[in-house]
Amino acid sequence: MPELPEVETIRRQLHAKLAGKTVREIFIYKTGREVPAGEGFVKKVVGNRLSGVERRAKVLIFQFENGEAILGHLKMTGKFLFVNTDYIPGKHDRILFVFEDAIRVMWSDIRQFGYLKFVDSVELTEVLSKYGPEPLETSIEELAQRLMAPKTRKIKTALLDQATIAGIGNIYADEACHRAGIRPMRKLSTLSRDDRARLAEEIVNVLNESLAQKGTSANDYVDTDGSKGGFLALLKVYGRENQLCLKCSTPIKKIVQAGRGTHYCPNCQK
DNA sequence: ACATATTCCTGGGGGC
DNA sequence: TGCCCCCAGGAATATG
Repeated sequence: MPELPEVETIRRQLHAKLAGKTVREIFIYKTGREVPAGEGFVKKVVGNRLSGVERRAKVLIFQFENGEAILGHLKMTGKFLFVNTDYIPGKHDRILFVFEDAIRVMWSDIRQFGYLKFVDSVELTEVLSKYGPEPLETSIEELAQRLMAPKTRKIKTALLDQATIAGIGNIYADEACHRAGIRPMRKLSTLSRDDRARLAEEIVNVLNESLAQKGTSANDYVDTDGSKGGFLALLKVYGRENQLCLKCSTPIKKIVQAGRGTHYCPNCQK
């Protein structure tokens, strides 16, 4: 499940190779739901020069110098992979971008929840305006403030809401709550000032630590070279149902909340 | 103003 | 070996 650390890892790798490069050719192998089809997309993109690859929340922004952009959302199984000229497209490969200097990037997606979307500068601003603050570019105080309202919401629901704080998904919501010693099903209104500050701090900590490991490969996530992230082994609750809590040796519980598997320690998370 | 359910989709794992 | 069923879930949407 690509969340902020995974998407940022991919962004950095894409940016390093693609900044300043012009799109020369596009090969579409498979179109479908939420995937741009046909000549319109190709015409708009080919010949356009990328100023760089940026990120907002879990959205990758292939920013062109003229203000236009391609938005890319990986959802669960989307991948951007650098490939060689002899690469043979597989059944899940969808769109190949060929840049100058023969740099080739494949957009691939098993489950087809992800999307690429071409936008002009106006649409770009509109789409990006709906996201809350970036946790790694915002003070703990302000993040803690975001966890105040609306008070009647459940903590996990608020953490998953991209308009409250951007970039957190199921894995890091559970992990941040465990680190902070807070049950994810509690209401925001029950959090003390200290609780909010601690939770905000642990959100930042877990995202930074995962980023340092190039993310978590719990299921399908790989970076642009097809390599897995190293943070899976460092998870404390996610995917550890019935295994012992690493703080207090109590078995980790898993429930369904907000439609997601939610993992927590019934002893050390209050 | 909050909740939950449904929808999209495929591969992988458990049960038999 | 091979079914069948369930599960993983981001986020938009519908409904309570």
